This record gives sequence, C-alpha cells and structure tokens, in this order.
Amino acid sequence: GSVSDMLSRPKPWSKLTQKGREPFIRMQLWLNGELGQGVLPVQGQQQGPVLHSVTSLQDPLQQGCVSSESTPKTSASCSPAPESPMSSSESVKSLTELVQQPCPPIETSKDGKPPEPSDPPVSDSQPTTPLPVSGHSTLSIQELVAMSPELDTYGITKRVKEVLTDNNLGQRLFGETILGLTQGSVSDLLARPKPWHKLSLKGREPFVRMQLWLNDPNNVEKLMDMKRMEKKAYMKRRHSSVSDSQPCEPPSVGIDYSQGASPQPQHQLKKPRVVLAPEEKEALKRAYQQKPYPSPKTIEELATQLNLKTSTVINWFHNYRSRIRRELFIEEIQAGSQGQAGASDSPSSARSGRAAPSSEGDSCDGVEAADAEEQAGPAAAKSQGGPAEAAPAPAPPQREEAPRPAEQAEQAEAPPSGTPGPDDEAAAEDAGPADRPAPAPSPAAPAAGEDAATSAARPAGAASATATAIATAPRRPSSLQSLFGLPEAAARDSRDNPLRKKKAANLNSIIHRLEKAASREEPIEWEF
DNA sequence: TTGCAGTCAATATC
DNA sequence: GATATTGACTGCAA
Repeated sequence: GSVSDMLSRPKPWSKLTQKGREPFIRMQLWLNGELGQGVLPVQGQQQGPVLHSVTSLQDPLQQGCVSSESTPKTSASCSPAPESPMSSSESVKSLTELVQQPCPPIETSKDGKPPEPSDPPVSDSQPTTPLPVSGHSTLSIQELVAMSPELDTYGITKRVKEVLTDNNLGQRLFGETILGLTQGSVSDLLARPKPWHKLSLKGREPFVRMQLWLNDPNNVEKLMDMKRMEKKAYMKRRHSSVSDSQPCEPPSVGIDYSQGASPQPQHQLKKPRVVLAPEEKEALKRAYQQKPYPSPKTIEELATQLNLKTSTVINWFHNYRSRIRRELFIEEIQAGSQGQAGASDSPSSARSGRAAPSSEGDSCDGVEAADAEEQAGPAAAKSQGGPAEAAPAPAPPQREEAPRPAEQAEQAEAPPSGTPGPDDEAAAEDAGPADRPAPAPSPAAPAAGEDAATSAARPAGAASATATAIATAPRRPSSLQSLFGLPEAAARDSRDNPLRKKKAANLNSIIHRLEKAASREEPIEWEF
C-alpha cells in the first residue's frame, strides 16, 4: 500500500522528511542497478542544495578528501566543482560504485589495497561543521547513511579508539577532520555509542564516517599529516604572532575552535555555565527516582526549592534521561559481549531495529526508566513512609556506576512487594508518553546504603533493552555491507542468550507491576 | 507542547 | 594537553 501510494503520489523532495526520502533514494539506486546509471534523478536530487548546502571547501579537508583522491570516481567529489552540485546521476553513480566496492576491515587496510571509497567521510552534512565537502560527497554520505546496513557501532568505536590510541591521535583532530564534531562529542560518541537501530539518520552519520575511515588504508597517515600541518601552523602563528588579533585559522584542519578567537567581544554575551552543586544533583536525582517525567508543576517546585531556573531543571531531566539511556545501551552491549563468547555483542544485533519493532521495541526507554524506578524505588519508598519524603537522608556519595546487567536482572526479580509507594502519582500526573513507566517503588529491595539515584542511574533498562533485542528483526546482509567492511556486524545474533531471556522475563514482570502502580494516584511532595 | 536526539562548548578530571 | 563530563541549545517528530 505504501508503495502504491508512493508511486502514484510521490511527494516533492522538499516536502519529505529524511525518512521519507529514503525510499526514493533506494528507488534511485535500484534503478541504477537495473538500468544503469544516469537515470533520471530523484526529484530533489536535482536541487543539490536540498540535501545540504555545499559548504565551501577547506583545503585541508579537501585533501582530507583523503582517501578518495586516489579513486577516479570519488575524486570527483573532492575536486572542487562544488558550487555546482554534481549531477544527480553522477552522484548516484559514485554511490553505486562505492557500494559495490569491497571494503576491507581496518586491520587489512594497511596492506595497500586499492583505493577505497571511503572518502565520503570527509563530506559534511552539517553546514556549520568544518568538514569540507563538495556537494557530491555530501550527497554520498547521506545516501550511504540512508542505505547503510546495520553497523556495529560498538565495534566501530572500539576500533577507532584503538587506532587513535595506537597512533597517538587525538579525539579533537579526529573529530574535527573526520567527523566534523567537537572533541566532547567525539569522546561521548566513542565512549557511549548507541546501537545502530536506536540512531537517527543523523546520528548514524558519524558511525558511517568512522567505518569509512577505518576502511581507508591511509587513514592514519592522513590524520598524521593533518596533525603535522596543524602543528606547523601553530608554530608559525606563535612566531609570527605580533598581531594576534587575527583569528589565524588553522591551516589544515577545518576549524580550530580552541584558540585564535579568544579575546573577542562575544565574551560579554556569554552567560556563565551553570554548574550544579553536588547537593543539587543529588536532589534532582532523587526527584528523578520518583518522577522521571516530572510535570511542569513539579519542575517548578523543584526549581524553586533548589533555587534553579526551571529551564535548568528541565534540561537536567532531559539530559539525565537521555544519558541514563545510553548507559544502558553500553551495559547491554558489554553484557552481551561478556556473557557470550562470540555471541553478538553488537548493539545492533542485540536489538534488531525499528524495522521489526517487537512489541516492546519502543517501550524500551520507558522501561528503562521503569526499571530504574524498580530498583530505585525501594530506597525512595522506604525512606518515605509516605509520599515522597524522598530526599532527606543524606545520600551516600553516589556513583553512577551500573551494576552488571546480570545483577540488575537479579534485582529486578525481587518479588514485587505489595506496597507501592505513593509516588506513583507521577505516572498519572505527568501524562507522559503512554509507554512511560510510572515510578514504581518496590519495597522489596532494601535501600541499603545504595542511594536511589544511583540505582536510577544504572542501566536498569538493560533488561528492557534486552527484551527489545530479543525482537526478531531479521538481518539481511546487504551489498552495502561490503562497503562498510563489516562482515560480522550483522551476522551475529544473540537472541538466544539466556541472560537476555531472563532479563526479558524480569522486564515483563516489572512492566506489569509498574502498570499497576501507575494506576494509583497520590500527590508527591518534594523535600530536600 | 513535549520529549528526544544530537551537539556544542565550558569545565572537570586524568 | 588530552579526554571526560555535563548544562544548554537546535531541530524534529508525535
């Protein structure tokens, strides 16, 4: 039905969302494969800019186009002809070629294999990033992302980290030249990669870039060159820095945010960064224990009591939820790789994607929170013989460490005690997404020294994630896989993992209890 | 409107 | 100096 609709009433490119564009790109590529290139381009492709503004080329990066200079076809993308977005057919052509090219895994990259297609990594999709790109490459990277097979994000980051450390290459350099991201983002990305299927198209881009970079036989050398150039430029600047007023842009790398424009007027405009005091964080965590999704009113109260701006409180909750979620992903991945030899440790394999949403697939987030509650609950519930007196007890220093997933599973199994705390009200009041779990304190677990917040912070959701993972998405290797040189990424499947099954079971019971708890309503008071 | 994903960039920590 | 953490912001989707 969707196909029929799409074929008979295609929307103009500009009206399509990223996801909506995917089918058209696929069709285009399919057409290419079947009929040869140069077939009429997808509507939007004619408007190169639609996909992304072609940022002005920046030499270094241009060269950074690195890997591809070698390849005639891709070279086009590096060569400046940018202003005129390459013809769509051209773009498709190169993409197709890329796709068909074998991409050896990093390990073999050094053995002088033929130039690989990798250069798209240098492309850019973020207008503001330093990534130098030609319209061509931009197009390519996006198409690649859209069509990329499931990538093992965890494995990729692992390898990238290895390569970087082995070669003494910094995250900043790597991020700015290869990914178009800042150091902090790179660090975060490398340390806590999300599973492929949890990533949006945009979020997948860095991973595709990393994969392509890994596939590049000269990746390290190029980065080393960059490093040298940067250093040179830096020295040069230092020496000839009589008039430092000029921003002296780093020659090689796209942008050097670090120095240069330091003493600028903008300083005055900047508002100081808010740094929450430990007690404040503590309080917020406690609040989170009881209400992962506090209502505006609650937020207001929290802000007032903590003497913070409401926006700060809101941001904190957003960030905290989001980060906990990521912690869970990592835990799961690690658990997966640990718990089973050779079994899928790949996040992606752990939960096979949105494509085949299992019933719980998306409840994951909620569950996670729920699970957190589950674990945290005890503490909260306990300390509050009644409605949330949640906080008072001087919280023991908490560490955000998460217990092994297995532990979680165990904990989760704790018999649901019948006296759910009052804070369940959260569910009702918050009117959060339906799938969102209401805090369900489970008296079962002793608050024993462990702070609720701590519990919340842990990957409680691992179980949920697992459940999700158990979903059955079939993974089909695609020709694209070869492009990314990921032989095994998609091939693994860990659904058999007993631990996962166990977790899934626990999860179900948790969800059940939470649902019950959620149906109750009781006000909560915040006291810190 | 709300929540989330993805980032940036300031700051903390190693 | 490099890396990790984290508050804030932007854009998107439901």
